[in-house]
Amino acid sequence: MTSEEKAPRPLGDLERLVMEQLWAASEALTVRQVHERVATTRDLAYTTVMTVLDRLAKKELTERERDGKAWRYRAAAPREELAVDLMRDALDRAGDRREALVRFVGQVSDEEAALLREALAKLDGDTSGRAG
Amino acid sequence: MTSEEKAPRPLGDLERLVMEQLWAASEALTVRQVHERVATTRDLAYTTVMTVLDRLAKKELTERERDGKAWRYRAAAPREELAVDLMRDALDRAGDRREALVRFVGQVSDEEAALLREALAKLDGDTSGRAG
DNA sequence: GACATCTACGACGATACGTAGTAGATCGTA
DNA sequence: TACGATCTACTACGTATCGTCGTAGATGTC
Repeated sequence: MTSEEKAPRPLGDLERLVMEQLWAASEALTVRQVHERVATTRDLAYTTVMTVLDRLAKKELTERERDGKAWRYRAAAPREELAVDLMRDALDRAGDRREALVRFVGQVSDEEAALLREALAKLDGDTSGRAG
Repeated sequence: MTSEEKAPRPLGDLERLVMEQLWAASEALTVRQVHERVATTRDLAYTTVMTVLDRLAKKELTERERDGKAWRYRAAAPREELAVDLMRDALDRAGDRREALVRFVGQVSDEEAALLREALAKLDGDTSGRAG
């Protein structure tokens, strides 16, 4: 049995839009604040935003703290971390990891290849723990 | 507007199980053949397998060709390609690609890091076209 | 106390997916 | 030729997720 973890469902469109507000904000936002920002693009009811935020919290993609009678939401993890989780998950489901990585590297842009080399270079001398 | 392609939905569990049979097979398989293989693990109706195969074909994850009155299905792309598509998609949705790649590289196992280096090395001297 | 603001909870439609039944074409064979 | 096996096509139903809100009720402000 090859590790059968639960695949992280990709976000729906509205969920993503809401998460983007949180990621873009430097502070935790109230439902109203998120609604205001989202409203510049889409005409949504206040409660719709509230529901989405609530569902995201249940999925532990956001965290919330009380602020008076309102909640303030913040992203539970940076956007890039969520992306990496999805990348890992995809890689884990690939049959041949070597093959997958070769394909991946073969598809990235020159710029991304450079970033990868850079990141790999950083690993040298960096002896912090990594999974084996 | 950052390129808003349709996110490739991850496969459902049964869909994945079926795809695995196709990926594992050297030849295109009939519904019956897939059913036989899957039946060693799960008790499913023949038509269930047929439906799944049909849906996968509509999603263009499988291709089919006539063989007498039956269809033969084969995976439209190798397993690793599907994985890479998902990785690309995840990376594209990351805010800061550099940050995402750094995190990604920081999370892979030593073995995977080695594979990445290897794959990147192959890019040198390989002047085949890549996206910019 | 009247009004604004928030949350909690429920709801409904759409879509994806797991799961399967039935009808009807086709093919081999007694 | 009529029979049974095999296949596809089409339909269907239950559950889960997500987009989208509405209503009820608590609380805070003048």
